[in-house]
This record gives sequence, C-alpha cells and structure tokens, in this order.
Amino acid sequence: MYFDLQSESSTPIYRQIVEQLRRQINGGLLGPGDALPSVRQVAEQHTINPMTVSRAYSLLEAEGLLVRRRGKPMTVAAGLATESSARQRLCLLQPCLEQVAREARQLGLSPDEVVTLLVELMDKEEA
Amino acid sequence: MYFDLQSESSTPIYRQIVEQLRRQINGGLLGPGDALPSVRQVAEQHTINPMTVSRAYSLLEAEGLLVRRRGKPMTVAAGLATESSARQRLCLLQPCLEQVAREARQLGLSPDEVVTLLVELMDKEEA
DNA sequence: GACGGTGTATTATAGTAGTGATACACCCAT
DNA sequence: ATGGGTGTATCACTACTATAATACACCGTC
Repeated sequence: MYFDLQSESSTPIYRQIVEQLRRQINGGLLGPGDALPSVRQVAEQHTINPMTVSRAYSLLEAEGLLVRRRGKPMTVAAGLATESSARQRLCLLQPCLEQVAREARQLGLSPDEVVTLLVELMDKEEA
Repeated sequence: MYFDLQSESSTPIYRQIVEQLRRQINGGLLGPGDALPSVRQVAEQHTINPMTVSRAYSLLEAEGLLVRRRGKPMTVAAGLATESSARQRLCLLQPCLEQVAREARQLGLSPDEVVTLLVELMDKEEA
C-alpha cells in the first residue's frame, strides 16, 4: 500500500523504504504528524523482517524527518517546512535526471524523443 | 575518457561499465570492430582492479556485444545491426524514465517542471 | 496493574556481492 | 625464443544485507 518494494532489485530493501519515504514526505504526500504503518505491519505485508523496516525508520529519524515517541507509531516530524518549494523538490529529482541525460547522450537520443516518452509515462502513471 | 565511473555510487563498478558500454554500442558511439581500451589501461586510469574491468568485458562478450581474440584488444562485435532504430534505443532508456516518473509522482512534481529541468540538463551535457 | 500496541537493542547466522592479488595462457612482433 | 601486449582463472578477503529469536522500554486503555 505505502511502499513499492522490489526484492529482486539490487538496491537493498531498507534503502528503498528510506528513499520512498523521503520523497513522499518532501513531496507533501505525507505531512507533519502523519503516522507511519508499524514495522510489524509493513513486515508482514511484504514478508520481510521487522528489523529491516526498523532500520529504515531509524535512519530517517536520525535524519530528522521522522519522530519517534515510544509506544506510539512513528510520525512525520513537525519542524519541516510543510512542503518544500518546487525548486527544492526538483533538486531531489536532479540526480535521477542527470542519469537520464547521460544515458540519452550515450544512446544518441534527442531531447525530443526522450521527453515524449517521459511525458507519456508520467501521464500513464497518473491513472 | 571512455567511462564515467562513480565509486561512491551504490551500483557496482563493473555494472556501470557494462551499462555504459552497452549504450555506447547501441547508440552508435562505438561501432563494429572498434577496439576497447585494455583492462589494465582502464584499471589504472580509474585506480580499480583489472579484474573488475575484465568482469564487465566478459559479461558483454557472453551477451554477444563484444568479441575476444586472444592477445588482442576486445572489439565490438560485427554481427550487430550497426545502429538499432531509435525506437529500440528508446526502450533501453525506458527503465530509467520509469524511475523518474515514479520519483516525480512521489515528489508531487508536474511533468512540465520535470521536463524543463531535463531539457536543460541535456543541453548542458551537450557542451 | 495487566494487556496489547508501539519501536529497538542485542546477538548470531547465513548468504551474497564486490573487489583485490597473484599467477597463468595466449598472441604477436622483434 | 623473448618480451610486451592481450584477457582470465583462482582464491581469499571484506563488507553488506537480510533474517531470526529474544528481550526490553514505553504508552494507552480496559
């Protein structure tokens, strides 16, 4: 529900969780005070180990994005700018876009061709 | 020179080499018969182990993109369609674009904003 | 206060993946 | 044949990942 985890991926599960949460928070999909699903809940849903989820949560707490209050679910930290500016969010996407630019160049593809497909994919995802 | 390797990246070096070569070949940047830099040459240039490079080369040989002739440098295979169609090359880029779409959605970014930055990056890379 | 709900510390284990050092096999030109 | 150029097989080491089984500390509520 919350996460889109791929066990086949080479990027470790805990990191997938971290990155997805970070984006969902910065993007406003999750707001300050919102409660996260419990580690056991997530673990069962994806048949992974609770400690793996805990590891992800802990990293985000160290990062200041999450707040832990013992006995209660993890929540999104309040101190954050409720939603960062579009410019800031765009910065988070930049590394991924640089990768696209690099690959496109190596493939000899024009910006037009790339953009067309990208827009198509983004519209599809919308639905 | 040939490769743009990032040792900090979580994707292993040998795989970075594999992917970059595959794209350069499919994109026509490297043509049939072209010789690759020797494993030791690449290794020294990036201060990595020759075996790491060899591993990448071997994978591409198994894939049919490279040809090994003992004692001589690896070369790009001849059998390949010299340059695949733009549509085929676009397919190679698709996974990366899907990643962008996913992240953009989580960040709450509109296609417009994303495309603008992407084009900017691609133009810059050109120079 | 007992219970069921949070997250976590601890320890141990297993598997996997990436990298590295060395020595080898081969080709070719001298 | 010898030397310098290929790529590579082998082995070992290190780091990381994920899992597991407990046990703990805390909160809220019944």
